[in-house]
Amino acid sequence: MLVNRSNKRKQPPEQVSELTTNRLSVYLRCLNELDAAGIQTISSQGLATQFHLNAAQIRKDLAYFGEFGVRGVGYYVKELRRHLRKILGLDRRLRVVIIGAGNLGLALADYPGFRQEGFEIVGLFDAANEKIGHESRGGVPIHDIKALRSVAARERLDIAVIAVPAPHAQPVADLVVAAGIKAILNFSPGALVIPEGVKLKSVDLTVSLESLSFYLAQGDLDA
Amino acid sequence: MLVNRSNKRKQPPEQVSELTTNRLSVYLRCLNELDAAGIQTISSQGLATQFHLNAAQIRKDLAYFGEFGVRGVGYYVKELRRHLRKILGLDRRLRVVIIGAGNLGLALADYPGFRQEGFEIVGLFDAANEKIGHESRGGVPIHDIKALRSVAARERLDIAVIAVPAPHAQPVADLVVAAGIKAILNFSPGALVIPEGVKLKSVDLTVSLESLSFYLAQGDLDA
DNA sequence: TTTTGTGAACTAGTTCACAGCT
DNA sequence: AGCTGTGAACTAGTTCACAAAA
Repeated sequence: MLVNRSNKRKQPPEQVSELTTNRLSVYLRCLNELDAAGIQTISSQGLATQFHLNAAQIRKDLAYFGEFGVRGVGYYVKELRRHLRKILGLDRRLRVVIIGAGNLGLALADYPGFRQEGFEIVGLFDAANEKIGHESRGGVPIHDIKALRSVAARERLDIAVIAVPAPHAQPVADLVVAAGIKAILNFSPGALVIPEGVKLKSVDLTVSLESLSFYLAQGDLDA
Repeated sequence: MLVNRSNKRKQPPEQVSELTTNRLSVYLRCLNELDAAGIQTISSQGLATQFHLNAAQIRKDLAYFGEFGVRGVGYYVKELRRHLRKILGLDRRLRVVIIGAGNLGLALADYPGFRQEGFEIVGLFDAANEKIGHESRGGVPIHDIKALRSVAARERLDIAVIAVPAPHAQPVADLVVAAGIKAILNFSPGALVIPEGVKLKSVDLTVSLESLSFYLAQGDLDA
């Protein structure tokens, strides 16, 4: 490393893999724990053994964004934590809407992990008249899905979580895209078609369970 | 392929990647749709274009388990569907328990996608006295977590879904393992330590959201 | 001495391209 | 002619191993 001086972000990372960004989030969580425990400095090896990660990978992932470490010492916990929050875009409050006020949508709206990490659940959106105007147990208001566009025009909405039944997922995704939201976390089964420039991440519960089922089925063969 | 005659499963797949098993589940869903639509036969290319997949990959994934296709024709939808259900271990009803009767656990217990795909939600387990004895809206009974072991001894439990707050996740996982359950779907944030021979799959909502946040943060740099 | 940052080596996963079957 | 099954080529991701820094 010659050009890039320490602690400066490198040139815009042309294409960071999803696996890497997921790990960055994991590292941040580890650092939060260490910080809470009053640990001031940690080596990649220390992180690796404590949290079951690979030291070389940690170093490579971090080095990609700058020189955050000190040779012979490791990383300063608070400092690295700050860097990671910046890299992950968590230095501002991200505004999240949840589409679908069914069981899952309501549960996600009140999920404590989100607020904790600095996400702001702005509102729930649903098409069912009997739900509109009410709110989740935790107090997140339920709006008419038809209002999504105007809400998005009025206030910044960063991420949409889609938690509607499968047949509605694609039309809802289209609404979300039309509202100008650039990131989607999808819990509906099946693939969504999304234009370039919008980031989609899917959590497919059926696929997860069936993958476990495969493992069980294979295990039984050998037994 | 010389030794292995058509439609026979090949020798026990020594180590199938998770990516592959996830895709098998996706293929199954596609075939369900095609079958429901009355389609009798489909080529890998047809599947690929219709569901945004890669034809070569579909063929390779499937060929790993047997010769299910017919050259010049493609795959018979019903037949391949049956094969995939068998491979994924869905030819028997899998019995699932959910640990944690909070918002998320209750939502998962009533999630229609699971029952639909042949999973049986046997029960919810929680430590809170005021919840024990009640049931989810959909009628899944809530038991004392202390009863997990005896229930597991009495009846077969295939998969445990962990949906408890982070600090309880590891102790709960230990209970699940002690009860002899061999597959875990974990929704709690953070890593779980699990012995060899137990399959763990994690869905980390915070990581998912933060990964989206990263994308947004990067996008803003270029804009 | 300790530990980073990183090229090189390795491993895993995907896609190509085509022989061979129907 | 059409499409599978599969080696070969390629691409992505991980781990090693070590020079350079503190």
